[in-house]
Amino acid sequence: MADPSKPARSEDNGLAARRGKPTLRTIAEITGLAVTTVSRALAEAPQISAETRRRVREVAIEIGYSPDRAAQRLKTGRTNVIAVLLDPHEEILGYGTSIMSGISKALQGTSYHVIVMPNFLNTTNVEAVNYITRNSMADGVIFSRTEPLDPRVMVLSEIGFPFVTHGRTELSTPHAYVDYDNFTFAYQATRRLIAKGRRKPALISGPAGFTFTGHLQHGFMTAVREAGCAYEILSGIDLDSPAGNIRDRVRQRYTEADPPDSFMCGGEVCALATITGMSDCGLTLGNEYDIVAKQTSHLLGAIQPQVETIYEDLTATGEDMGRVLLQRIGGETDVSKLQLLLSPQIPANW
Amino acid sequence: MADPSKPARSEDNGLAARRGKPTLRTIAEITGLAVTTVSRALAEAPQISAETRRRVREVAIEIGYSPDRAAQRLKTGRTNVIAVLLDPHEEILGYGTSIMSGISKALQGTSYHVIVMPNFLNTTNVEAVNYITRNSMADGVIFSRTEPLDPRVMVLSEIGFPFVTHGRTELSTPHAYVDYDNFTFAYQATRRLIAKGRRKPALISGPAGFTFTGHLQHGFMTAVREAGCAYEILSGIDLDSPAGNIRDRVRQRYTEADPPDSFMCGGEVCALATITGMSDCGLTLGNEYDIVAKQTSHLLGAIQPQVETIYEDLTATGEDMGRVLLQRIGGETDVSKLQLLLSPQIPANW
DNA sequence: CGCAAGATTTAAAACGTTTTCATGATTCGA
DNA sequence: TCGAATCATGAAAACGTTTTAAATCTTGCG
Repeated sequence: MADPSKPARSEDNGLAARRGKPTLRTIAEITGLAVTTVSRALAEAPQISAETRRRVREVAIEIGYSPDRAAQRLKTGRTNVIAVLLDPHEEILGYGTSIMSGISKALQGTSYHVIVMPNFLNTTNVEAVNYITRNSMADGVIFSRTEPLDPRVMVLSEIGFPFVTHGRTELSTPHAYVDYDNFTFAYQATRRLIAKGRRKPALISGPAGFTFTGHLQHGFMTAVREAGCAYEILSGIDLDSPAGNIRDRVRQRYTEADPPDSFMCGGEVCALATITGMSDCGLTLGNEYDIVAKQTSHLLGAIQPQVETIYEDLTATGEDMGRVLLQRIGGETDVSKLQLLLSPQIPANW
Repeated sequence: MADPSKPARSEDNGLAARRGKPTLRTIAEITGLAVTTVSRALAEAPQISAETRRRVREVAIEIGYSPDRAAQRLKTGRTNVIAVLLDPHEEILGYGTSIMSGISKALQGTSYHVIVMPNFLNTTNVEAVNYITRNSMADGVIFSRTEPLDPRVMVLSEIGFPFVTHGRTELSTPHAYVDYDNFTFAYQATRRLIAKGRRKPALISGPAGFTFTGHLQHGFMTAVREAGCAYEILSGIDLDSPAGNIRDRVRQRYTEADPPDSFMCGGEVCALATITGMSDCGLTLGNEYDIVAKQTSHLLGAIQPQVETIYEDLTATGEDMGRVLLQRIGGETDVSKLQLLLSPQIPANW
């Protein structure tokens, strides 16, 4: 109980403390229990009698108690925070939105929060993970744009810090990931172009250095080799290129000899830019040429419904990543449970 | 470095503590100073001798010390965190990206971090700010989609919690904001349509309920009234509508009597959807109709350069919001320093 | 009735800071 | 030379929680 023995200074011992935010002590005073007991009761420890647990819970709700995260964090070393490394490139057309939305969904109802560490300024991406681990800013990390020998993965694996990547690596140490099967996507998309009678598909691929870029190219090449047709991987541009550059490059390509007659675009903006470049040359989609693209939002369908697409559900991806990371943090070590390869949904009428 | 002196149990008194993360005590032990002094020295307190400060700083860097944010937070009550409330609507075409990028820039070099509270699931937006303030998750909040009588603003003003809005309110209590002058934007954009000889501009406006929607409409109306021409505010759709809906609505409108001959679009996706709807009807931009739009990325220019635009620099907006919030947190109460109205850059050739 | 074995509860230490208050050195003016 | 003022440092408490170890209260059993 409070301590009325010192009447002199402001009696900030017992009840006066009840002015500010309610704390464990507030509940302890109200119920007449010890702080320890209250803490245990709220943690649903089995050693605390059911009756006491009930009463404590009741009072906690009554006075609107919520634990001080800073104190919990200090004591336990756990932050209850998930950090998402976001790259500026990932945002155009709401990549980030979808991913974040999915992660939020997975974390709902848990005590975890998302914190976004934008790589918007600064530094290599490995510095960001170092920063997070060194300052213990989070209990786990999520990031994408994974490279075959991704330094972030190496660092985090090394120290055993929980993480999930969007995309795979080629490292021998297995780790948690969620990936979209870009090989199958590219393979099927390219086959579709060929099935429509096109004889020289062009690939607008991912930026060099990322694992998924390799998968895209592999799928594309497999399809064209199978069909034995001509092909081209458009040089000088990639999915990260500004739309204007893609447009210019496509237009320019058509002034040269032996241009492609169809395009496999890894993204929606890329598809739009390609269409624009082509119509600059007086060519119309579905007529002189075709496009198949990956679709991650609903923009393309509304603007250019003639473009055929295969959908990648990034919100689901985010949700999977959140769920997997939670498992990993929870101590799951069985990698088979921590590795997800999502299959492209091929349209039924193909 | 480690300490091989105690092979038995870990005598976690002195040096053994040096195993884990370096702390103030680690530095204190190395330098022979008291923890208090080290803390003060790192805070550059003037009462600590320059020489001591130097030495402490040196050791701190040497051993890679960085303060435990949880402990600081617990002690001081300050979180060193800025919360950004993000709405899913705000993301298409990277609204969030730009804003976040700007905020990051403003916070760079400070001890502040950004945490994104997605409203992706749940609840009214006022619950999100309640959650943040109740759990003291941040020292300040940033949000947009401001309403004339925004409940978030009322709640936060009430309790004196620092915040900055993107957009103004019509509340009598002044508060920090950064806003784009949407009245002027809409006024000039509409005048431009009229100057090009159009006689019935249509406005595709913001969603009902937001302050900026009113500003857009006011600017639009002012321009058409001045010119004494016909006008229309397209019903049934707004800037939040899916692109497909906008497209459909525009096309449908053209099957009816007395259609508009030009459009004032508050966003890029909206402009693209409008163009698509119009070409569905066989009409081409710059020929049978014109569009003026607000531009916040570089997509539109690459895809449809014929659309005339006025630019809104969202990265700069984010940076301003970050800076203003920092001032507000720092105790600035002079609202004139906390309120920014950004002027649209009207193209020189208009 | 007495005591061991559970069943509950509690006291106290600890996490790493910051801060209040005090203390030991210097220096200074007279 | 003696306090007084200034300067530089330290000891200890506190923030709100979790956790270790111990204390207290019930029971059940002989």
